[in-house]
Amino acid sequence: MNYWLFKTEPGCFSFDSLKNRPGMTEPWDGVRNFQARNFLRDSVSVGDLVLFYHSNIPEPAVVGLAEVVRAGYPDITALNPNSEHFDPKASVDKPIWYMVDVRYVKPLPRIVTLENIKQNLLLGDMPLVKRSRLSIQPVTEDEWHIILAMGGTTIP
DNA sequence: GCCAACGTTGGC
DNA sequence: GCCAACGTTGGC
Repeated sequence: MNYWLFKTEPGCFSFDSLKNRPGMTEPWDGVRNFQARNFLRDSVSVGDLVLFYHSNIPEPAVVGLAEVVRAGYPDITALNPNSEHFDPKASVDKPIWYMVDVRYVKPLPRIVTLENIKQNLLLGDMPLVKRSRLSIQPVTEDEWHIILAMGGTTIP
């Protein structure tokens, strides 16, 4: 069982829009970064839990929890010339890019802002704090529990 | 909208 | 394989 932080821009796909979907892929198709791809392809597993993070807004924050329901599989948007995520180097045999499916779990009673996270010395090793632009990040078990507590809950 | 960080590309 | 140029991300 692993913990992750997935970033999305609410303008692209918000946590609220996840609510009524049994499974979905939209926020994280189009991941075109090799480090994030490696996590999606090799490490993200069914049952893993996800911190859903909204970026590129006035108050970036972890807003809710999600669960992985399908492990990495080829991101077919890379094969579609009409997709903005088209990659001419990708093929059916060598898809290059991967995505996963997640389901809605619950919102945090209180959102945990990037500022909150930066102020907590116990969270100083998170890629988020180190100004990484990585969109799929591993989260340690300690970090997971701390952020849930900051968000006003203890269990997913 | 600016711009720093940083990943990717491509010429050599 | 180096590294400058370029593009993208994302906080502010």
